[in-house]
Amino acid sequence: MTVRGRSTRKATRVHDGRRAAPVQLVEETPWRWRIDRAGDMRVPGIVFASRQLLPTVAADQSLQQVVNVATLPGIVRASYAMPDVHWGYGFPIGGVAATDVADNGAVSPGGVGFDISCGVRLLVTPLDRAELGPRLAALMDQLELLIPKGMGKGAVWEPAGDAELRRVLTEGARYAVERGHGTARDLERCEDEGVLAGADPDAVSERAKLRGLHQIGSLGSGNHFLEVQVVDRVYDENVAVAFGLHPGQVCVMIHSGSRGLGHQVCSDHVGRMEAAMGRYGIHVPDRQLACVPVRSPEGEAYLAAMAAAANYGRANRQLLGEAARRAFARAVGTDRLEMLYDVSHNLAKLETHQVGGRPCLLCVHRKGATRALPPGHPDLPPALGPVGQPVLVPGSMGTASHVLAGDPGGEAFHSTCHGAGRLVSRTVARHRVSGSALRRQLARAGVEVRAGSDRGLAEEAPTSYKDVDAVVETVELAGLARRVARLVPVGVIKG
DNA sequence: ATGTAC
Repeated sequence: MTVRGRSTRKATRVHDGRRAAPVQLVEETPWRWRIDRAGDMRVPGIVFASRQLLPTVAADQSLQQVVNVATLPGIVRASYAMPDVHWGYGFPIGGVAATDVADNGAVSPGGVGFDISCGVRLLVTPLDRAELGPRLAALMDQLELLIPKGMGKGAVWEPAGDAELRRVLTEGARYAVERGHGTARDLERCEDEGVLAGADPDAVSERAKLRGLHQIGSLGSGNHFLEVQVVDRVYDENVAVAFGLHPGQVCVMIHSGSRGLGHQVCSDHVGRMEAAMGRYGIHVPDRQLACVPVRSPEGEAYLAAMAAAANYGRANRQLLGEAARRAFARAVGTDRLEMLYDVSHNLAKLETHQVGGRPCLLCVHRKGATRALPPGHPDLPPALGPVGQPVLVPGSMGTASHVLAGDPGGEAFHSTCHGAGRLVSRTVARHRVSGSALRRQLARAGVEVRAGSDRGLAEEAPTSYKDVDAVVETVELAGLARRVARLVPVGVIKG
């Protein structure tokens, strides 16, 4: 008997847990919708989206997933969805959910996703587009040469063995810098200064470590990319100046994650939690929401392994940024690429937030959602304190990307969107769009594309994504973050 | 996202 074509989703559809309530949306404002508590929901759902961006319940299960997440043990305030929300594993991508650690709050790998600590890094150059001139093609050639991309192996740097890999897992980007790959200033501009605390390499399986040994400093595939971009528009002059951004400036955006290692960590711990969940009396409406209390052996083990994978992802982006500097040095004669910021959009973090007027330790799941600290937050480096955290929002291939800043309003535990948000599945996109035609179209538009596969290109066609400009406009209207600058690509490296 | 199933 063949099992070809049997998707994971189908395999997990039948489940005997909590019953999901149907999705009933109440329009609160033109950019905010509420799903009232019903059935086993412990909190309401809040969806930040314009009518245009709202997923259709018929075509996309993400709003049902918002409802399902609202049943998680210990969840507080609301199950949130950002304007780029779409269907994911268990949780929607573009989902934010926080659980109260002291109230048996749960942690769920599905609330982080398979690509643990996937995120974005933006480096700014001293060059304007005009100064780069015709050297762009040579620069893209160097970037293609120095940046491993696509599925499987290939790395900028390999650890000497298990002992050194363990240091990557515990010390992240800081270890990369200690080994000479970058500067102290780079770390200052990383979320958590490049190191997520609480990592334990022993919570990471041998198999996961084996997969990670040869991928540090690699892009991967899918929506991951390295782009040479130009600042196309500034929305907030004061914040743009503080961020070191001005119109016409050349920047480098890197979008990558924890590769095979993070994927394996997620798989390992989902399996372990599925087996353990019953012992804690936890029932969920979808098996993909497997979770255990944060304060349980399985919960602590997941968070320790997740932090290790996050550190791997941070080291990965640090090495990719260094490779970009080398490419600029060779092709353009400067390696002065200064970090604006590096931030994850797939992570669960223990953070203290005000809940019901009291400070409360929460496990904040951000899956396809970016942390967005407001001005004055103590975790910001001094230079960014007055303006807030840079939020990096990559658009779909060939379209704009955005830089935002955290807003004091930000009600979703200081979180915002993470990208354009997929509209059409990879499979459907593949049948709709020709990769080679897309390649020609981008070339005609003046974008230098260095892509690994036509199939990958087809899957990432911008017509398969929402309009990122509309997504960030909604984010701003909803008071989640403020727009600072819009960047457009002139060169794309993709798996 | 991912040695696109082990």
